[in-house]
Amino acid sequence: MPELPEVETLCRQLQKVIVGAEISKTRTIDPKLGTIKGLKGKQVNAIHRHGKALAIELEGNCSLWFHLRMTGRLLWHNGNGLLPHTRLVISFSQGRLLLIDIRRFATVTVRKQGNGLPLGKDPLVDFSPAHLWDMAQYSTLPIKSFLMDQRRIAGIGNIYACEILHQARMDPWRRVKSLSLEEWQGIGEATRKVLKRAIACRGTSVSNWRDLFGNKGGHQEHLLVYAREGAGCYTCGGTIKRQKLSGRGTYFCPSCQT
DNA sequence: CCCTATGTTCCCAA
DNA sequence: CTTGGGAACATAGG
Repeated sequence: MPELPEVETLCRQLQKVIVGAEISKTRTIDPKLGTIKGLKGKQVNAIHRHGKALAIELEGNCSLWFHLRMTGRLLWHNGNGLLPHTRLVISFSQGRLLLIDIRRFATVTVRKQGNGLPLGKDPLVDFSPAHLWDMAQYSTLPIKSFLMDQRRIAGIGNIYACEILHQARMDPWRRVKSLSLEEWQGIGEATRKVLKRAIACRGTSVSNWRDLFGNKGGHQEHLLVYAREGAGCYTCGGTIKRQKLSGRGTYFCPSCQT
């Protein structure tokens, strides 16, 4: 599930733990990840995030990009032995970084610096209502699908799309072409509010999300609509519904999201 | 046992 | 170029 707030949580925690450290060994356990080599002896210069993608920047203009997809986790581990579903181990002198992934969708890529990822703007860096209004004129998509399109905006997934649209009191099926500039400004404010609150809580642990140290996040206690089907809406008292939109479970309040 | 669900994205067809 | 549907995979629950 890791969406922007969860990846940001990992990014901040990794900065404290491995920046300045040197990779002593890597071990790829799941061959599906491909070949990961040439990292031994390299020092970690920085950790970056773009949308849901996370990069460990190494010396020599080299970076290691992770995408955790559905069930990928990064865990800082001091003990020996492997936990179930461990797919990759990166060893440092003071501990080991484990990539754990039940469903094996996560990807790891070694990249030489240069061409960036084919992603839209990160909404915490730049959420320009005017630019989004402009892009929306050429799209037939419903707002929820538009927010989740990573080439347009990078980092919003199913949980936070539902939460943002409730915060903005907008119907997830509303066509983006019909949104006014003011409505885009409202979406921008709701996006920042929801994502920042989730980051402050270190993510949403509705399922198996854990942070770098194996701890649950706290944002599941603050969810407005996600996973609340049949419960009462905090905004208007209506009943939260769940319906499919482009194949994804979509939680919303039909009485106050219009 | 079978069917559906799950936080994501890629690939392909229309 | 854009969009919708199925696939990639593992596990849980009805």
